[in-house]
Amino acid sequence: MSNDEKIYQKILKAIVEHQLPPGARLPEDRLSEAFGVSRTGIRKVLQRLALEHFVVIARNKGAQVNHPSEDEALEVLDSRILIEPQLIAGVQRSWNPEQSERFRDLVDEERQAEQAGDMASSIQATARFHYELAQLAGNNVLASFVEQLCYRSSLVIAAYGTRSSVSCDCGDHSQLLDLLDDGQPKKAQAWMKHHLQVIKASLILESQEEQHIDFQRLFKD
Amino acid sequence: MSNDEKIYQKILKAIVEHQLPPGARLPEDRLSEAFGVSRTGIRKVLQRLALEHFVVIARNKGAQVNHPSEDEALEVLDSRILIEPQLIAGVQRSWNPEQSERFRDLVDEERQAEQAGDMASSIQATARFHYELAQLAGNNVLASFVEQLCYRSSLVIAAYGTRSSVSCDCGDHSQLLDLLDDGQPKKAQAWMKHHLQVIKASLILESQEEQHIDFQRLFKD
DNA sequence: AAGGTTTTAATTGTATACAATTTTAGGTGA
DNA sequence: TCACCTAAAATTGTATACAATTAAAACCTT
Repeated sequence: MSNDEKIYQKILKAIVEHQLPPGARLPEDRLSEAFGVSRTGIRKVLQRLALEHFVVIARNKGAQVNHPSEDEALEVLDSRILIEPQLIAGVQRSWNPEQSERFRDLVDEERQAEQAGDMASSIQATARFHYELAQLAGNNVLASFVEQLCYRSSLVIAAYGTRSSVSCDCGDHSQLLDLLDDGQPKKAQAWMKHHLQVIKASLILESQEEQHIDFQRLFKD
Repeated sequence: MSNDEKIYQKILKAIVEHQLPPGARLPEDRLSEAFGVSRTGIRKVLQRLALEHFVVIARNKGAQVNHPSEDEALEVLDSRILIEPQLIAGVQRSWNPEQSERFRDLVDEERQAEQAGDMASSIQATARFHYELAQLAGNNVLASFVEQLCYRSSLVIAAYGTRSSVSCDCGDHSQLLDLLDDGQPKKAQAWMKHHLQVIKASLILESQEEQHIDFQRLFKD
């Protein structure tokens, strides 16, 4: 993996796990120190994050973690509600015992992270579950769009989520696997739609305060 | 509009209208000469185009116009088939005489461009029709995804399209407007799905040869 | 002390310089 | 002539320098 990609992944992770909360500023100097590369490389990463709506760049003012508006938050979830259930049919077609096992493992990961109280890992695992499921449908264009939406959802939850919506109610995911194992795509599709609607409904709409971040320490490893 | 944005628009236009055909190389030097800015600005634009899949950047080898694989071509159209018909319900909700008139104008533009044999303008107008329609549904996240898919479709058509698929069969678009005027969202939705399926079916799968491009001349204005 | 103005510092925007890599061209021997 | 190797040119990757802009601080003035 390229060096840029590593930096991108680390910053994205920090945002999605809201170690870098919505609204946090991302000065190029600090980041270039923290990662040991020049501003050139940092700018490249920041611009990518901006195109993917994880940060917002204002001319001559720099980047800060996007604080999604209420509209944006709802639109992200609505987009998932429109797309993901429709992918289930394709998932069912390529479903087999190995897939089932693979996804059971993912659910276990979620469950462990949740029980350990590690919200960060929990969020990541949940997003990965949805993304890898989307991949199974066989359309890479849609899958990568779903991937982006999953990560944006993590940001939305960081801004508007409740404790329960973070974990996406882990038991739920294994229910979906049961339905796929039983070969019931209609029910699986309905389940997925309902699942996402529950997450959307669990959002509450209030903002939160700023805080200081030690970039050197956050990215020390 | 920022200077970067202008450059981005111009290069994207040239790609979508396949003045820059799939596979064409985009050396940073030539572009920076042509646009009168340093390579820094050009690289920024190229990286954006790469994230949007309009160009492909290979490490130490630079950018070239993406030549979508057959799989990618089909996936782009399938994505639109999955999304765009579902937006019609929302379009119908916000439909009114002013909207109707606005879109009639767009169809006229398409028709004129087509009759003038101006394939470039025709492609642009068609993409705009679909994009602006998507915007009416009121979900900006999905609308901007549809926008990207429309432009990617233009690239797909440049690579695999027939003469007829370029124009997207202009008469068709006014049929959709008629259905919306009559308040028949179900039929309009079915029509949209069929319309996109026709475009997908019209793709033929064969490549095409390279050619020399004079960047100075192409972007002289 | 409050408000506003000027000065200073911090931050981003853009161009350029140099290193690393790839591509092309040229040449040598079989 | 062809393959192969070497040298030159072209191209991209990254860091740095300086200009432009914005944010912060200091300094009056009332």
